[in-house]
Amino acid sequence: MVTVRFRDHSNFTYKDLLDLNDRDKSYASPLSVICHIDLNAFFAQCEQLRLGLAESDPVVCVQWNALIAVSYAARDYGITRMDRLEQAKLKCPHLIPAHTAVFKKGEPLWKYVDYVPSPINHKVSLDPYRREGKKVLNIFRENCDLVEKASVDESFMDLGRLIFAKIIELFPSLLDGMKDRTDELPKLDSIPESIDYKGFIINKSDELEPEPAIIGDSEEKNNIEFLVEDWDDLVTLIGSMICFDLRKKVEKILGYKTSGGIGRAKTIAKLASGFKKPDQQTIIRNDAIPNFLKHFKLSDFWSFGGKTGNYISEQLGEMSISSISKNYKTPIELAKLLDNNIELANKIFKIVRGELHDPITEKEQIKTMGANKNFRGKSVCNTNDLLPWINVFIGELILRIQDLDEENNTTLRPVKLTLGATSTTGVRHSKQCTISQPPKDYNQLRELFHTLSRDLLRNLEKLWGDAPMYPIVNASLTSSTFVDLTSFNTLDDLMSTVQKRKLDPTDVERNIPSSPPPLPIPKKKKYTIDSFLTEKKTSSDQSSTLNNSDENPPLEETSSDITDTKCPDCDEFIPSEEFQTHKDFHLAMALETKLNKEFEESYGEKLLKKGRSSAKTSKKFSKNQTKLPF
DNA sequence: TACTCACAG
DNA sequence: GGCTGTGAGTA
Repeated sequence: MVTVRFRDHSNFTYKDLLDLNDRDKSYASPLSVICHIDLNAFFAQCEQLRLGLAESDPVVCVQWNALIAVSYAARDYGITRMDRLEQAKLKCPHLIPAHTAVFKKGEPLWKYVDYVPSPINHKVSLDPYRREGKKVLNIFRENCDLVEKASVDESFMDLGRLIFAKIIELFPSLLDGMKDRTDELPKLDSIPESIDYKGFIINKSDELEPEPAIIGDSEEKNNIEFLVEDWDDLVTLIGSMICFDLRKKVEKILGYKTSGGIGRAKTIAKLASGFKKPDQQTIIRNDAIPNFLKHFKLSDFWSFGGKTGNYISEQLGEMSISSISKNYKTPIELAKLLDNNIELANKIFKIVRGELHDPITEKEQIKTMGANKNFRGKSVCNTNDLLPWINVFIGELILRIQDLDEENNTTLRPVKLTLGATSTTGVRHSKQCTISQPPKDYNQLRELFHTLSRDLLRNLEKLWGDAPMYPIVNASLTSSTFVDLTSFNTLDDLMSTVQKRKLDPTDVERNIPSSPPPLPIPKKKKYTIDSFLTEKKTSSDQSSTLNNSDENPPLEETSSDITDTKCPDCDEFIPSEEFQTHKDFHLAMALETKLNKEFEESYGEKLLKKGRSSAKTSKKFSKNQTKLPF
């Protein structure tokens, strides 16, 4: 399958090879190999595995009546993401629609519900998919020292060090012959039989018709020979083996099917991974890049899908990739047609030649974390309608911050909080404030978010002036500028480092929780079924509001007598004597959700005998200094 | 710093 | 289409 027929003189030097072993240089080496791995119909796969279904079951992931992911089994019935649920059911009567997890209005925790949720009093939670995506990412990080998460379901990897290690293992004496780094790499007569490519090769002059996807078609190669004429072919070949290995690890440990792309640059790898789906990978040899690219449009490249892409094709006229690279010999020629935007011209010039060699960068730190919801009709037409949703937002943010901490073993806290809303008239405003002393304690943070967001809301409402703000069609709460409190022991530490700016005195005052109220939802504690039952029994026995609140929290109707206390979790006004009972209800809810989650997780693990639990990658990534094999 | 826009998946 | 995220641009 692999034919070795080396040129007399290699186009590459020892330096090119050695650079692969350097995280900062490998992407720029002419021998660099990047792979891109994409989880196919990810949300649908998550639901399929969560529900213990087979790959052949026609699962779709549903949000209200829309399909947000269609499994490949469902695609066989002609179902696409454009279909509404009803249309999809007509196409496939035994369709399995799985709705996303949801937050109920006023509640701070998401869960999977056993009824069809309505957008009027629910908010979709994509948290389960983020968590699964993170597990996949961790597998990549454990096996590759340079991973760039491109989105929840796709990553780029720089395979330089892995390939370098493999080459040294195969040819231990390779570097002995080196006198100077600029020396030409030696000729190879043969390579060990154990080395064989994985995936579909794109060659110099193939007809490239991606064959239709076949479920269960896991044949991972087209039966053609891989011609190794120089070192770039060999590194690509080894890259395909590594990419395959990474993908199979994900499948074995977590159960997810992926597609992969292997190529010299990110743009090439990305287009390659989309070429054959699902559960396939595509190899782009360097000499095949022009042939591969001619089947794409400029708008197929990342960042050219929208307005800039339109602008470019307006200026240049609709043109294929190959004709752009043929017609314009220099970036200057291109820039002339692009309002002298030389930067853009340069980028296009490189992209059409497959020569845009951007580095793989680890997204060091989260920048923003937001929660938002679109409202239908006039379901939110005053402050009281909005408050329960803000509580949902807060609950969601706190949960995610908690996850973030557990995941990275850090204490990341946002220093900014932004509340935004769009009114029916299409006018959008937002208001943000600074959190000068973000507490480590989640309950205190929750309380702080409550006070701050209410302040923000008051200020936000003013921004509309005389124009009516309500009803609104969207609201969002975003936290940003995360700082790691782990290293700060005192407030002074934090203040001196984070807040060099002058502080608004009212800000400072606001940010100290007036009286940190002990919230009933406890933090990390092991719950037993017994304690769960006891808690729940107590609350249901005593609380008359429990049954009401379960499906339809009587939020607005509740009287707001001054003697009543507003529950910070759901904004209901609760008579003081009932307050503790009411709190217990929330506690029970929290426990129930937690238990559901734990059950689901361990159940899922059992389903996949190979042990999904091993993805609980406790191994910590030391931020920027991964140990290299050499 | 506060806010908007464009883009992606 | 609904939802979440990032980065650039603008006063």
